[in-house]
Amino acid sequence: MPPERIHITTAITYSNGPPHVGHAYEYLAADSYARFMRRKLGKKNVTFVTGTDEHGQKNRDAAVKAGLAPKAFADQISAMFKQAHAGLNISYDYFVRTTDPVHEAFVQKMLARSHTSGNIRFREYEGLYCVGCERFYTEKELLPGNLCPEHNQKAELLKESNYFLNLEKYRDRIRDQIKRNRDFIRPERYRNEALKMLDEPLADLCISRPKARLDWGIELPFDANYVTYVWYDAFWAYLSELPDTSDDALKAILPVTEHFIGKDILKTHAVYWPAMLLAVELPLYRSLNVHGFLNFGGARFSKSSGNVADPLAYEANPGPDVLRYFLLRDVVYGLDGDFTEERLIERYNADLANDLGNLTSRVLSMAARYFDGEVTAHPASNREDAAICEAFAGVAPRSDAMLETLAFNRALEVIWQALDAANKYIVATSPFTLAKDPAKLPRVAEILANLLEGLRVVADTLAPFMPVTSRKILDLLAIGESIAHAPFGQGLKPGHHVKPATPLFPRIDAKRS
RNA sequence: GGCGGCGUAGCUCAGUUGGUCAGAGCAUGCGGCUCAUAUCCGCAGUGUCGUAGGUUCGACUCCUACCGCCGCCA
Repeated sequence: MPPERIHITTAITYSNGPPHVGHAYEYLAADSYARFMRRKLGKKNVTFVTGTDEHGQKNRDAAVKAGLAPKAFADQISAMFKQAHAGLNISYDYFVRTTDPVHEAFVQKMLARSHTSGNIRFREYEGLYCVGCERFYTEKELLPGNLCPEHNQKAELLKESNYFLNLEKYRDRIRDQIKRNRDFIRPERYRNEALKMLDEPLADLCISRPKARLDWGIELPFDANYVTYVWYDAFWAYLSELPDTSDDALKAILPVTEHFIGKDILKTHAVYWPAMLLAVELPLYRSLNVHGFLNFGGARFSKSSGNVADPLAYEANPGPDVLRYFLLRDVVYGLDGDFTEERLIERYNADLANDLGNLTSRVLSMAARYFDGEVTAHPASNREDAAICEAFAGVAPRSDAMLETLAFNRALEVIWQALDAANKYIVATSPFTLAKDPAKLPRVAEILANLLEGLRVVADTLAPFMPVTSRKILDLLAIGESIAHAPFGQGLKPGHHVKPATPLFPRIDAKRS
């Protein structure tokens, strides 16, 4: 039973470089889900947060490398991501930067709360420290001879005092939550992995960094010599800039919060984040929706090999919604996917140009040619029409059911099955043949009424996945918001006028590359 | 090293609790239609369902071992 209200988040991007298709994938999945939920629960009942994670060692290092102050560098990166969100039509409500004063104040509030409730301990710590990495390693992580795997230089024994969050205290509660609730972490493979992480006792989580070592972070409210660890900082971005961050509001929003994250940050979200919440006596989130990685032509993406595509380029050409369609249709949520331009173009031609675009075109053309664009009949239900009416009527509920379980690909498949049924229906009823006999025009009108009404339902169901295209089709059908969501058969009425066809997705010549 | 996942037509993958499950889409070939973006419809395939055993009247579906790829934890 879905809640009446929902809060959706993407990971708060920690990046020292520009956005690529891998980032875009997460935004697009979360965005489609958010749009879907808005349609279902109403705009007011959905909030959607994204943003950039700007503190920490790596960001500071990248800034130094770029010859900029950390904040100036963060401004640059953050602006790039914000621009990417806009270009990809990501419908977020809040874009949180972890350097925003509101966020910083919120984090300090939570730190203070954990501290006063006795869940944060200060103690001396001795470990093997790599000066190059500026971080501690466990012996197991190091190469023989205590060599750092990154720098191949010897890690030194270093003594440092830090603040620690007791994770072990919460291990049982977190594990119980995962066990009790099948949807807490999904898909199931990640749920299993998370459970395994909680089988063994957990070491304390270090949540501070001495300013002497790293000063690019949020100062601990109870010790001015320290800043907080970047992860502790970042999680709170999911909540920090909501309009109401009172305890009551947080207690209401967390149980309806759905996080979209990549599999690389499963542990932090399945173990650390719940412990952080429990340490301030807040409830846990509703579910963690874990997606896989995107490969590029079979190879893992890497900045150095230059196979990281710029997602915004695809919005310009082949056009808006195409990257969204491809990623959501071709990748199974939770599994790794493969991105290549060849596959993108294959999908574009086969699904968007041939199926969706051409069907829209042929239906609108007939409507224009035979009836001047006027709908002159109600959707009919002759024996011949029963199957198609059923197909159209079933699109939305069947697609929605798939989306509930994050099966974006299956949801789109359902829509395309309806397109397929429509093409078969046209051949079976041959309105273009009937139209040659004036006596049969009333029947042609019925057929077209069914098809136009079907297109409307398809366009509406498609809206979360392809918002721009959906709007374009609805515009061609001259459909306003008010009747866009009506069930099949209750939208277009006789007397309604639709517009002439225009190609939505011109075919791409395969030879061009 | 421990645990887990995957290996099904050229490609991407579906295959619920073992018995029309050997399938879909794309790509390919042939035929048809003409409203439509050389689009649409129909037909045609190819597969030792990773390998070798086992359980069963019967296994892609369960068990064992092995091979290959991957992930998580060590």
